[in-house]
Amino acid sequence: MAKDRKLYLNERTTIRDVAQEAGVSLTTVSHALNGYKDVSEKTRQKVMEVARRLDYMPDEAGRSLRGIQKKTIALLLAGELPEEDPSGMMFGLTSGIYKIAQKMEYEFTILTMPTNKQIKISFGQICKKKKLTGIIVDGLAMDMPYYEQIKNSEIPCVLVDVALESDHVCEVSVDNEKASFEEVEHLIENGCRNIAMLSGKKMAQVSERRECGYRRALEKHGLHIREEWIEDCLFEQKIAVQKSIELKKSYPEIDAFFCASDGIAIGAIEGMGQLGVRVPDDVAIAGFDDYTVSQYIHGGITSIKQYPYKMGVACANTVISMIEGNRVPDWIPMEYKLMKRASTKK
Amino acid sequence: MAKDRKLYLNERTTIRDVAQEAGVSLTTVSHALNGYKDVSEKTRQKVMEVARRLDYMPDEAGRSLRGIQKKTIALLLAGELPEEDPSGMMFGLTSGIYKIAQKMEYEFTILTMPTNKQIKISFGQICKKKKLTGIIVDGLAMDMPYYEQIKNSEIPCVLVDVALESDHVCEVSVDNEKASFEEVEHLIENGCRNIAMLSGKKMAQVSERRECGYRRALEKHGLHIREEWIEDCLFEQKIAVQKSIELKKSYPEIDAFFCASDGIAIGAIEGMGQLGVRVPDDVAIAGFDDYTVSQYIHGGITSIKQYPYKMGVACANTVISMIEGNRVPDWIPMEYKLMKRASTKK
DNA sequence: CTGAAAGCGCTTACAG
DNA sequence: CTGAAAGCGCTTACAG
Repeated sequence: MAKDRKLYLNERTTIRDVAQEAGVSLTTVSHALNGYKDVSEKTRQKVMEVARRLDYMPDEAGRSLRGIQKKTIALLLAGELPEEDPSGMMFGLTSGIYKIAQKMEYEFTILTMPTNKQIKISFGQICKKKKLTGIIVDGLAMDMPYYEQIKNSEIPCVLVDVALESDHVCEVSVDNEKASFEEVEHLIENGCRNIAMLSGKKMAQVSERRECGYRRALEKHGLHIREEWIEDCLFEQKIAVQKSIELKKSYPEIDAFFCASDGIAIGAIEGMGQLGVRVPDDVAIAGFDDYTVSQYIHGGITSIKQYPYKMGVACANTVISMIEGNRVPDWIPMEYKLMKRASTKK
Repeated sequence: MAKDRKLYLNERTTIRDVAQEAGVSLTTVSHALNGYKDVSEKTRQKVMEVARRLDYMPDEAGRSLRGIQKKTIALLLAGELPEEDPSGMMFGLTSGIYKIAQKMEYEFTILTMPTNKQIKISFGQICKKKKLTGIIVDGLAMDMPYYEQIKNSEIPCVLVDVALESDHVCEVSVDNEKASFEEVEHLIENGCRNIAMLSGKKMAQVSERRECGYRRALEKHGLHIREEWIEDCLFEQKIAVQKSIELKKSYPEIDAFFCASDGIAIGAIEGMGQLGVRVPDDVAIAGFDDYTVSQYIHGGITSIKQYPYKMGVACANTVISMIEGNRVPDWIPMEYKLMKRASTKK
C-alpha cells in the first residue's frame, strides 16, 4: 500500500512509512537500522524486512541536519577542466583519489576554481558550501587568490606540486628539482654544453623547481648559466614552438633544450623541424612528465616519468590521515623515473 | 560576536545568526536572500551585508528537507575506474559532462558500479540514495544486472554506445556499424582479401555493431565470411597478442586484422612482430577509437577517431533536456572520422 | 526492549 | 513589508 502510493506520487519512502508498515515507532526503526543493540532480534528482523521491501534509503539530508555528516574530500582543479589530458596526470590523479575515497568510505567530488581575478567565491566558502572535510588541490599557482586563502583556512589540505607553510597543509610531489638535475646531467653526460631551458609558467612552483635543478646541474659541471636562454612557455606547446625557434636562431650554439613538460618538448621538436635542425643530432631535447605519447614521438622523448595514479592514492591517503587527526610530514615525496630515449642520444 | 563564537566552535553560521545580527526574523532573511520582492530595499541591504560579513552559506541539507532539490546528474561507470585512460574516452566524456553541468547549474558526480554477480545495491537504489535526477552510463554490457534495472527505472538516462528500448533512455554514440563498414572497405580497397576480425567483448553492443559493419563490408565486396576468423579479445591488448598470433599461424593467408579497438590493434601489431610478420606489408591492421598514441605507433595506426569531449557535452545536454521534460530521439549520432594511416598502406 | 518528543536549518503558507 | 509557526526526514537523550 504505502509503497504503491509512494511510487505513484514519485515520493521517497521515509522512515515513517517503514515504522507504520512494521508497526513500530520511528525510534525503533532508526535503532534497528543503525545497529543499536537494544532492539529485540524479532523486531529487528521485521524492520529490516519491511525496509528492504519498501526499498527504503535514509535521506542524507535528514541525517545531515542531525549532525551526521558524510565525510567528503574534493579534488579542486585550478581553472577549467581541459578537453584532453595528454599527460594522463589528471585522470590518474582522479582515479587514485576515487579509489581510496571509495575504500575509506569518503564521498568524493571534483571542483574547478575560476582563475580570473574577480573571484566570486572564496576557498573557505567552497569548503563550507560543499561541507568538505578535506581537499586536494592541483594546478595551484602562486598568483592565485586561493594561494593565500588556503593558508588562512583550517581545512586539511593536500597540494600537488606546491609547498605552503602551514600545519594543515601537506605537499605531494616528486622531487622536481632533483629529477630535473638528473635529467640535465644526463644531457651533459651525452655531450651537450649549451643547454637552454624552455620553462613552464613563472608563477608555478614546479617551474621554479625544475629551473633550480637545471641551474644546479649546469653549475656542478662548470657550465655558464645564461639567463637569456631561459624562456617561459606557459606550459603551452604552441608557445614552445616559437620560443625554441627564436632561441635557436639567436643562439645557434644551443645544442639542447631542457623542457619543463613534454608538451613543451613536443613543441620544441616541431620548432626544430621547421628550422631544419635535426633532433637529437644537432639539438637534444628532454621533457618532463612522460606523456603516454612521448615514448612514440620522434623515436622517443627523454622525460621524467611520474605515476599519477600512485600520486592520487597518496593524496587521498594523506588528506584522510589529516582529517583523522594524525600529523603528517610537510611533504610526501613520490617516485619518478628518468626515461632515457632517442631525443637525447648524441 | 556571533561570528567569533562560531569560528571558535567551528560551527556553521546559520540563518538564525544572520537574523539575530541583522535584527530581523528568519522569514525576512530567507526572503531577502532568495530574492523575494516583498522586502524593503533597506532591509535587504542590511541582511545582505550581515550575511556577507558572517560568511553565511545556506545549508543544503536544510533546503533539501524543504523539498528544494539541487538537480544532480551522475556519470555511472561500469566496473572500477581504471588507472589509465589510453583512449582518452573517459576523460573527455567526463570533462564534457562537467562543462555542461556547470553551465546549467547541475551538480555532477561520478559513480562506479560493481560488475560482479552479487551486487549489493540496485540501480534504483543508487539513484534514490544519491538523489539523482539524471544519469549517464558508460561501459554498460548486456550481461550486467543494471541492464534490466535501467529499463525498469523511471529516471532519465543516457547510455553511451548502448541502445535500450525505453522512453526514458537515449543513446549517444557514433554509428559504429557504419564506421566499421567504412574502415573494412578501406582495407578491401587497399587490396586486402583475407580480413580477420579481433573483436571486443561478446556482451558489449559496440562489439556486435563493429562486427556487423565488418560482415556487411565483406558481403558487399563478395568476400567469404569465415566465422573462425572472428575472435573475442575482451578489449584486452594481451589477449589480442595471443589471438592474432594463433590466427595468423593457423591461417597464413590472412592479410589484415580489423580490430574492435586500438588497444587490440596495438596487441596485434606486437603479435605480428613476434611472428616476424611485417605490418602493413604482409598484414594490414586497423583499429578503433584513435587513441592519442595511435598516430605515433608504428608510423600510425589506421583508426576511427571519436570526439569524447563532444560526446560528453551531448550526453549532458541530452539528459538535461530529458530532465526538463522534453522528448529526445532514441539516438544522438556523433561524428567520427576514419584516420587512414601507415598500418593499412599496401 | 520500545516510544513520544525535541530539534538540526531551512522555506513557505498565513496572519497581521 | 514583516514575523510566528509548521514541518521536511532524521537521530537521540529521556522516560517508561
